[in-house]
Amino acid sequence: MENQNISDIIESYLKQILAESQQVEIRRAEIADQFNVVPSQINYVIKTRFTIQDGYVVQSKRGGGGYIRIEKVKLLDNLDFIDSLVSAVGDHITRHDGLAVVRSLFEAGAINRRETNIILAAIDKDAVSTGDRELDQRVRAQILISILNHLRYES
Amino acid sequence: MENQNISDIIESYLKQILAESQQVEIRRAEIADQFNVVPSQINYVIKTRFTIQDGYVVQSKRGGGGYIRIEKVKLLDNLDFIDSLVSAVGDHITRHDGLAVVRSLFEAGAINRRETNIILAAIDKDAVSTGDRELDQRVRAQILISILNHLRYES
DNA sequence: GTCGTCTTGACTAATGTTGACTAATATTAT
DNA sequence: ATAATATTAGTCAACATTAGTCAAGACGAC
Repeated sequence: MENQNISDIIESYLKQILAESQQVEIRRAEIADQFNVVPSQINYVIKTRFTIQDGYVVQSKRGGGGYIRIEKVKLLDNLDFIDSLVSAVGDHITRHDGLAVVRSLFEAGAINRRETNIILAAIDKDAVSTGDRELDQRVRAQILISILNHLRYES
Repeated sequence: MENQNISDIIESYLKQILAESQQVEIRRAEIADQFNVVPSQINYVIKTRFTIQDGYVVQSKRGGGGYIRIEKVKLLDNLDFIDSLVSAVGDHITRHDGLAVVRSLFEAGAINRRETNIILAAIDKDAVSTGDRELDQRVRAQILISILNHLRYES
């Protein structure tokens, strides 16, 4: 808490705006300047913290009047929600991205807090550890897809 | 008292903070420096003295602004039951026996119907498929133990 | 001396930061 | 219209900054 890195701070700033607004539109250089970082760091923040697994869609335009727009997507409105998560998972997925998928399920109301924690335990690093990094990610994806397919039936 | 080794001293230091706070967040290198030990000794202290059996959950992050956070959790009163299931699972388990473990949890009231089905999806044959039958069973065991450990405390 | 625990450090992994270069779009000059 | 220039954002690789793993050796209780 005391020693947050600058990426976390920028993330918080943007999410604070998104808490009250459906979307946020920035000029990259302006935000970079505001937080005293190089412009490409904004791309890093967006790439690591505003993915589709997190429930965000990002659009941008270059040139004069350029912008980056981050939009929070309403997952519940989407009847293909589970399908979209299945494709987001793919055939292998990192712990970080897996966490984002489970969080999306929770925020969409598809699972409750307890269920969230159980699933996170199931895809935890130690749980899917096989001795082969690549295989770990494949197993994690399989577990998530198995659960997603189950949830498709339930609801 | 006089004969404490450095690991014990570090343990006491952290537990003293935890006596007044729900959690403690440290920078590994900082604590290592403070007690004049190599950083990996902090991992040793945590691994041997802040386990889930002791009622602690540990989270960490690497990179700039990294940290190690130790959280004190409220253990539930089903610990002996969980322990017995953990040893029943062992280091590898078949789908059939895994099913029996999950059923025990359900019948004991530790998990509800929905949670049962999520866990079954997670340890399903397809979910833990690695191409190696023996490894499948090891992964299934790891997943179950990870979940069992999460059922030890309130989250 | 043996066994279990503790200590150490080399190596690994994850995450964050920076800047040079590239690409797209808009604006201005001809 | 077209070309040149300006103004944005994107990519990528090098480097920086943290924590994790593992195995060898030291230490201590018996």
